[in-house]
Amino acid sequence: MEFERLYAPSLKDLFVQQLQDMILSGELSVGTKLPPERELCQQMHVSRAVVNSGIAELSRQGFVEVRPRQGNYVADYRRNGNMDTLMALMHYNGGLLAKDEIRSILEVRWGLEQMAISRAVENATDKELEALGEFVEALGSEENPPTPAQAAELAFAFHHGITLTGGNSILPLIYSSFKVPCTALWIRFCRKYGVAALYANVEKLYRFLLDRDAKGAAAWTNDYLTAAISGAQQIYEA
Amino acid sequence: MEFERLYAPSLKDLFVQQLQDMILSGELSVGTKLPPERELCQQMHVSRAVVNSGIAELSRQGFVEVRPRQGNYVADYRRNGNMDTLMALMHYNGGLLAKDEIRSILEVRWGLEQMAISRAVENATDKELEALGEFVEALGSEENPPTPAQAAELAFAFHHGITLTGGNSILPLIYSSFKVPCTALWIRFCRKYGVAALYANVEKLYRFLLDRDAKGAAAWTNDYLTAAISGAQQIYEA
DNA sequence: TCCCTTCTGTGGTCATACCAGTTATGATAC
DNA sequence: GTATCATAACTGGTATGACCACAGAAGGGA
Repeated sequence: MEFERLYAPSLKDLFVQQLQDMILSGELSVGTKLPPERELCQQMHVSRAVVNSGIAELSRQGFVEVRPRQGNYVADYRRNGNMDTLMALMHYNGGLLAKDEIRSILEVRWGLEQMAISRAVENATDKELEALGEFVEALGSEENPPTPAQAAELAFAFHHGITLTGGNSILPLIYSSFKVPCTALWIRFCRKYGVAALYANVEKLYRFLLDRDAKGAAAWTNDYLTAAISGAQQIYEA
Repeated sequence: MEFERLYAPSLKDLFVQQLQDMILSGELSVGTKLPPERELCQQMHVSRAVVNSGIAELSRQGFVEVRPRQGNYVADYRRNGNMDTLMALMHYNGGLLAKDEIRSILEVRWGLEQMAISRAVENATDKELEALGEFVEALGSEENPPTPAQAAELAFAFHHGITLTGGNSILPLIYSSFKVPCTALWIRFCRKYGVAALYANVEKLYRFLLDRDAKGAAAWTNDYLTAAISGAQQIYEA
C-alpha cells in the first residue's frame, strides 16, 4: 500500500489555480484587464492579501502583467513566459503534459545532456564518479528495490550529479529546474517498463563515464533520447 | 544625458538582500539554522510578514530551506539552486558576473542556440522570418541608431524570436530566463566594440536563416560563441 | 523504564489599515 | 468655448497584528 502525501491547498493556491484555469482554458484572453483586486476579494470572499500575493505569483509565472496603480492584465505566457511558467503548466492537469511538451522537454534535455556528459568525461574526478556510482547502486539494489518514485529520484540525482562535475556552474541550476517534469516522466517509464529498465539505462551511461568514453556516451545518449522522443507518446499514454 | 530608472527598495527587498549578502559572503554557512522569524523581526525592527515573505523568496531562490514548524536553514544553493538562484547571483554585485559564470552561460547558450537554429531553419515560416527581420533592421538603423541598451534588447528579441519559430514550446521559456545575463553581456559588448559590431553578427546569422542554411548557421554560431567564450575575459574586464 | 499527555515554539495564513502614484473629474481663469 | 490646474477617487504596494496547525520537548503516570 502506498499513500500519497496530502497537501492542504491554501486560499492563495486556490486563487492562483482558478486564474490559471481561466487563462489556460482561454476564458480570459491575452490582454484582458482583470477586475481590481478589491473587487476580486469581494467576489471570492477572501482578503486582499490573498489576491495580492496570488497575483504576484501569477506575475512571476508570466500569466499576468502587473502595472502598478493601473491594473492587472492577462499576459502572453507563451511569448514572455519563463521556467516558472513551465512549472505551472506542469502542475496544471495534475502533472500531466501534452505530448508536444513532453517532446519539447526531451529535446532540450537532449541538448543539455550532450553538453553535460562531454564535460563530465573530461573533468570529473574519480572521487566524483564514485559518488555518482552510489546512486546507480541504490537504483539497482536487490535488497531494497526502490519504488518508481524513489527510482526516479535516484535517476535524477545521478543525472544532476553529472552536471555538477563538469565545471559549468549554470548547468546544474538549469537541470534542477527540470526536476519535476523529468521525474514525472521517469515514474511513468518505470510503471510501464519496470525499475530494472531504468537501472539498465543509467548503468550503461555510468559505464561510459567510467571508461571516459565521450563518443560512446554521446552516441548512446543520442540514441536513447531520440528513441524516447519518438516513444514519448506511448509513455504518455501508458 | 541618460538617467537610470529609480527603484525604491521595500523592506522585504532589503531583508532579502541582507541575508543574501550574509550567505554569499560566507558569514552564514550552509546548514546553519537561522533565528526564529519573530526574533529576526525584533532585531531588524520589521513586521513578521516582511520576514516571512522574504524567507519565502530566499527559499524560491534556493538560499534557504524552510522546514515548517522546525526552523529555517541555510541551504546549499550551488547544489540545489535553480534558475532563480542564477538571477539572484546576477543581481548580487550589481549585475556583474564572475568570469567563470560568464563562460558557463555562454556554453549553455551555445547548446541552446545550436538547437534553436537548426529547428528554426527547418520549421520557420517566411512570415516569421520577416518578423525577425524587423529586429535586425532596427538594430542596424542609421536614422535612429539604438543605444547599447536598446541594441541588446533588440538582439535578445531576435534570438528569442528564433526560439519561438522552432516548434519547441520549452525553448523560448528557457531562453527568456537568460534575458538578464544575455542583455548585460551584449551591452558590455556594444560598449567595447560598438553597436555596429553586434549588428554585423546578428545580420550574418539572419542571412543564414533566410538561406535556410542550417550547416552554415551552426558553424558560424559555433565559431562565434567559441570565440566569445575564450574572449569573455576581455569583455568582462572592458 | 516506558508511554502518554500537555505545553511551548515554530512557520503558515489571514484580515485590516495605511501609503503612494495614476487617472478622471470638475472648477477656474483666460 | 477652451486650456489649465487642483482635487478626489481609485488602484496596487506594503506594513501590522492576530490566530492557526503542527513538531518537538517537558512532565507526569503506569
